[in-house]
Amino acid sequence: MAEIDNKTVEQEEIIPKNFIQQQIVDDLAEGKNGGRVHTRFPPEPNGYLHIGHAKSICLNFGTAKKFGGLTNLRFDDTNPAKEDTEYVDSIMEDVQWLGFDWDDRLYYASDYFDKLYDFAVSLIKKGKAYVDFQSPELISEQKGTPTRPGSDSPYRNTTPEENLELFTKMKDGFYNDGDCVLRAKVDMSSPNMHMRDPLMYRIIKQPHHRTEDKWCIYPMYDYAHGQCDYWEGITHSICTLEFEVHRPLYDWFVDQLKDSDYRPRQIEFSRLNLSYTVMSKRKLLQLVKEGFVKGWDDPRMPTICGLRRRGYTPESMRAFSDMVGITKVDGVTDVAKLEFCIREDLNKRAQRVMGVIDPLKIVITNYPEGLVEEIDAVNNPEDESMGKRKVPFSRELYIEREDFMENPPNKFYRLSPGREVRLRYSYFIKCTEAIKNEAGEIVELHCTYDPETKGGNAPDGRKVKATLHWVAAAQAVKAEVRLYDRLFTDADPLGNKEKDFLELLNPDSLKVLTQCYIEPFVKTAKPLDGFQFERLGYFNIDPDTTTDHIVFNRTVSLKDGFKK
RNA sequence: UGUCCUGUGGUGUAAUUGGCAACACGUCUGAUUCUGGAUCAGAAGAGUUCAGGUUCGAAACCUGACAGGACAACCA
Repeated sequence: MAEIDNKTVEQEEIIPKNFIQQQIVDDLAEGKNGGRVHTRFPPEPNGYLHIGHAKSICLNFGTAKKFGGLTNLRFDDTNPAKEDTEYVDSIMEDVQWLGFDWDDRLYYASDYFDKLYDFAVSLIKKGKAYVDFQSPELISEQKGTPTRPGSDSPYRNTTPEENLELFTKMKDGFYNDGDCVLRAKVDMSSPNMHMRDPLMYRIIKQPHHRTEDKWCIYPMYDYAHGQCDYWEGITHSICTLEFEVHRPLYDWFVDQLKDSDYRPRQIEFSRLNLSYTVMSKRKLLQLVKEGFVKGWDDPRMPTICGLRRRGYTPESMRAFSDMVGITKVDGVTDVAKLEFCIREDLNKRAQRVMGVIDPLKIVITNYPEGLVEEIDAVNNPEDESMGKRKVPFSRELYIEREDFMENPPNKFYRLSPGREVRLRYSYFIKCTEAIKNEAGEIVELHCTYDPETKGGNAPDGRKVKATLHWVAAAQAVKAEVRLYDRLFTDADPLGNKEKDFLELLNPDSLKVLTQCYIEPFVKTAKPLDGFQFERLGYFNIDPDTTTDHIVFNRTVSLKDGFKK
């Protein structure tokens, strides 16, 4: 094992936040691993990271940091048939964006291909591994089932000398894909399927994204992972629950390898499930490949890049990770928690702006034609230091169509005929007439304003029940706004026994509005800049934006207290 | 008819290791407000899957059920 110089920490001062940290505290108390804590985040570069990975990243980097330890980034690239540098790049970008740093500790499982090969040779020499020429079907048949023990392969007792020769030929490309594999000799009658002479190496004659054509045999996950942990000096190898049954095998290989008291320890926790979405890389890949979404970074996707494009901040995602906690219980977390986290974060930080996404034109009939006033508006009521800006006001404005009702029900206290409301930061207005087209649809409102209410308050002290957002028709910036809703109509799309998850896709998950008007302030905004559109929600600039076409994504709506 | 893991308000977690089940999200009131946002105050909602047992005392320990999940890829 390499010398690692991370510092030890007094465990007394640390209060464990979950069962993993508790185990680390216990390990430290027992003096294990010389007091070191070293974790790793080990993605396979075969897809984009999603919010479940974000939870794991926060856990691994966060826990190590808490104990004064280190975290490695290690790409688990043992299968060239599935992996690609495109994914390597995106993964590094996402980890960094989330706010974590592996410093100079960037590794690949492929860094260890030579060492793994040598270790395999040593196992063969000890009679603990053999080359098996049976077909995959036969090997699978011999493995038995979880309830029925397996039986030995006829190749199980080949001599080490012969195995060595065969394995060398495997490595040298003498055989083709599927001809043979190297298996560990463990226990064909173990109740644990993974112990029934697991495969260590298989032949894949495909170039690898890093080792290119140096190898035609590649180690299996079970044969590679624990050894990589060992060589990197990992103390706590944190993974998800489905690897729980692999742990005896993980330990078996480490036992064959270790030459000191140090040993990495695998600890499993339950993966994150989020309501109204899917979190499997395979399913997400399918959504992308089959065009159900526009790409890995479609703002409806639970991928880190999708959420980033949607307007989520790293802070909000870390807060969310913290909030859901770490256990071994597998459940479904309500997306409402994620939405809470982004609202809470953006409420404190987002620049306020007024934007009308479903415009209804109003004319202030008693307001001078041609006059444009510059109205003071607060940039963020939660943060004085963000200052103020000017918003143009004139005779023709847009308000939100849903802020007017001709025949309002009891609890509706926005604009209606004869009723007075406030236009935010500017004046009180009263609706005098609703103009309709031949179809009877309201196309325009005529209103009057009270010049005495400039700034938003009446000198006579009279009150209004509602304050509406608005934009000046002539000065507003026209924009496209994309509204997102949950990707699936079912909270647990994979839990539905009758329907395939694709049938449960929400047909209204994307709504594109093209006739939106936003106050001129947003003109200079850059892609991914976020705003609160007052009374509507948080929106950010989509990278599809061009100089003459501005596109917003709705990150999340504001909580709406108005219920019909 | 195997092995392993997991069962605490609607949801996610906690209960300093055996001492009155707590917190957050969500929901619902009310106050306040130039965002029906935010903020503030409050409420409802579990007696810890069930049945036994140990104990002065059990969510926790033991036994047995029941329920859910994982494992039979030359995937990770």
